[in-house]
Formats: sequence, C-alpha cells, structure tokens
Amino acid sequence: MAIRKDGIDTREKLLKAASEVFAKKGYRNTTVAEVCRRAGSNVAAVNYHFGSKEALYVAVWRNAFEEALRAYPPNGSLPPDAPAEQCLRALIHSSLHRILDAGRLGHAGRILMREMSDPTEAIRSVLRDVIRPLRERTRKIIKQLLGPGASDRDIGFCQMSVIHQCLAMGFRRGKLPPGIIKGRAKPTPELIDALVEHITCFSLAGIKAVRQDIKARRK
Amino acid sequence: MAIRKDGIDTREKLLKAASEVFAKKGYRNTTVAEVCRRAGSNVAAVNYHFGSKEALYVAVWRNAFEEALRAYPPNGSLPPDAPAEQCLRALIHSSLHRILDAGRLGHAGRILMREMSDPTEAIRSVLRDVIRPLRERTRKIIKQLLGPGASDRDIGFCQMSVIHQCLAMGFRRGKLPPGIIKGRAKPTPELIDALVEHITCFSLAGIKAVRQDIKARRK
DNA sequence: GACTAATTGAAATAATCATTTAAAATAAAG
DNA sequence: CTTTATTTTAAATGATTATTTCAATTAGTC
Repeated sequence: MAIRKDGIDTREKLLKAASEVFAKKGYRNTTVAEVCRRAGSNVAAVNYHFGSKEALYVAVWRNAFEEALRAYPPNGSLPPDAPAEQCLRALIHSSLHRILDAGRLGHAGRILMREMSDPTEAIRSVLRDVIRPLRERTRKIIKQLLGPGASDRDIGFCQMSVIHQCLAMGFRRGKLPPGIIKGRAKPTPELIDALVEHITCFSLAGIKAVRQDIKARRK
Repeated sequence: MAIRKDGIDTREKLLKAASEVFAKKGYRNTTVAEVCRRAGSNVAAVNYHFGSKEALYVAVWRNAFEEALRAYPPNGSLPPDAPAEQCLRALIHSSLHRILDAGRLGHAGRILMREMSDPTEAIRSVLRDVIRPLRERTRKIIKQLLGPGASDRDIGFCQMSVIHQCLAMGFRRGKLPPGIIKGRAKPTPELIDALVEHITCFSLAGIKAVRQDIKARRK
C-alpha cells in the first residue's frame, strides 16, 4: 500500500506550525498541544509522524537552517578570490539577515539564539557541525585583514567583536532601541542593510586599529 | 514574639541556593525542590519565606544585581568630568566583569542574559528600570564621542555595536573560543581585562570611523 | 518553665504535559 | 466493492512540579 498524501500534508503542516512556535517560545516552552492545534491536527500526530517532540524539534531546525542558508548564503555571491573587506561585508549581511528576517526565514536564527543561551541536548552536536564552518570562514577573513603577526588571541578577539555585533541583534527579537525606528515595528530589509553597512564600517575600523597595535608591538 | 534567627538563616540559604540554580538553569528549568535540597530545607520553605517561586526569583535577582553593581560600578571610580574615552572604558569594564564573573557576582549577569532571550513576566518592569539608566549613560558617552551632527540612528547603531560586544560574551557561559585560552577554563580576571582593552580599542576606532563618515556626509 | 508565635517537615493536591493506546476513519490498490 | 495499510481521533496514562495543609517542632518572652 502506497503512502497517503494526506499524511504528507499533515506532516508538512506540523513542520510549519512547529517552526513558528519553536521560534517564538523555544523548545521547553512550546507544548505539543499548541503545535497540533495550530496545525489543525490531533495531539497524537506529532508522535505518529516524528516519534517525539524532540525529533520534531530536530527536524524543524534542520529544515529551517538549510532554507535560511540557501536564502542568505554566507559568501553572498562573491567570487572565491574577492577581497577580504567584501567577504566580511557578505558574512555580516548573511548573518544579520538570517537573524533578523521577520518571517519564515528568521526562524532558524531565532531558534539558534535560544540554543545558545539554553542548549537542548538533542541539537548540540548538529549545531556545532553547522557553526564550525561559519566560524572557520570568519577566522580566515579576519586573519587576512589583520595581516602578518596577528596572534591567535588577536584573531579570536576580533572575531568575537564582529560576530557578537550580529548575534546580539537576535536578543532584541526584532525590536530595535528607540530613536532608530518609530515605535516597535520590526526592522525592514532597508534598515537591516543600513545595519550591515554600519557593522561592516565599524568593524573594519576596529580591525585596522588592532592591526596598527600589532605593528606597534612588533617594533 | 520576635522573629527567630534560624528563620533568617534559611531565608539567606534559600536566596543563595536559588541564585546559583537560577543562574545555571534559568527560571523555568529550576525546580523549587532542587533549590530547597541545595539549601538543606523543605519544599515548603520557599512558599513560607517568599510566597512563591516567582517572588523568590524577583528577590534573588534584585539582590544579585545590586551586589554586582556595587562590586563593579558602571562609572569605575572616575570623576564626573572624566574624558569620554575613559568613561567608555569604565563602562565596558563594568559590563564585562558583571557578565563574566565566574562566581557569585556573575549570577545577576547570567540571569539577565536569560531574561533577554526568554523574558519572565515577573521581572520585566524591574528589568527595564535597571537597564534604562545604564543605557542613558552609554548614550551620552557615545554621543560625546561622535561629536556634533550625529543622528539618533548613528548614536543608536554605535551604542548597539559597543554594548553587543559585551553582552554577547554572556552567551558563551564562560567558555571562550579555541585559541584564546587553553581548554575550557573559565576566563580569569586578567583575561577579562585584556578583553576590556580590546573592546575599548576596537570600539573607539569604530566610533571614530563613524564620526568621519558623519563629517563627510555634512559637506 | 510555660506560653506563644515563628518555623519546619511530610504528605496531599491540583495542574500541566508528553506519550501511549486502541478504536474509528480514510485513501489507495486490486 | 472489498481489502488493507495508513492516518486520525479521543481518551487514558504516567511523570513532573508548584503550591497547600496541617501537625510537629523550635526559639524567644514573660
């Protein structure tokens, strides 16, 4: 007997509903009941289709993250030999959009955010495997910008400075501090792009200052 | 009948135990039972002394935050007319130590961190009242460093860049990326001070770059 | 030392949830 | 249409946990 298409349907609906709820409330605060209500199905559906709440979570996350990376690739569409400044901008652009996207594409970023401050055992290893290549890429770019003579500590510190400016945006859950946008509206793509420019400019200047410092030290 | 001193004792022990557990696991993941076990008392003690788990949480948080602010005051011990660069360094020093302190003084920072990514209704207003003055202070300093002609957006963006470099350190729960310290040791005070220097230097350069940009725009 | 209010202890209560179960319904295949 | 595997439904289960209750104990006061 072939699979029934209504089965696939509710599977999809569960995945969609779950990614919304997980992104909004985090793993521990979402109830299977709410996911099912939102998907218009019975509470047993999660266990039937995914086996457990945890397995659903992993499936949702993998799905959302791949989709977001596809939409906002970390190298932009730069050639492999693009200058380091361009690469840095592309990286910041990718991170920031993935984190701040107000719709479906932002779910992965929001879930990631929660995982960082309150990790779920289930996802830890998967998470590391996804983060590592991004980190390596950043490290290479920063190293290049810092020039010869940069210590591991120099590179690590600058890497944190850049990444943290992007990551911490996720804390705000879409709300920016007063004076930047009116009221409590979500950031528009234009605002995000302005932020990308700011962080890139700010960071390039910071990195250059550290580079000067390294040069001064070596004398 | 006067109050009994053993009552104060268990109150204190509860407060201490609770601040450890809340800092480590967050509000929702700590059970009253665990707090009481760690304090060596009965589960009823929390409700007797504080009324509810929530009230205990608020008490813990207020306590811990005041203590941390006393230990690491946001203005260092600078005179009120100190130059803005010094003030910025003091602010970064204060935030970073409050966030990264490995012991009791770090509890407030770690709880704060969790509140940002997963707010508890109980503490929201208290939190805002505590954060606002810190944010105002930062804003003034940045505004001064940016010079005349800086827009609200310029100030807000720079403010985020600086604060986020500090805040996001809390994500790492004491673990720094490879290459900076050996293994998974907690950061020492010396390392934290090196970080303060880095972030200050990095940020001052970033701010100066934005200032240049503002000047160029105004022509 | 007796009295009294403050504190502690152990067990009960009630609510919330993930998960299981088994019967009912449904779609595909022959 | 009948058969059969797949999917859905509603109710039950079992685990966890904050809170309550009330009796027992203890420390201060007269």
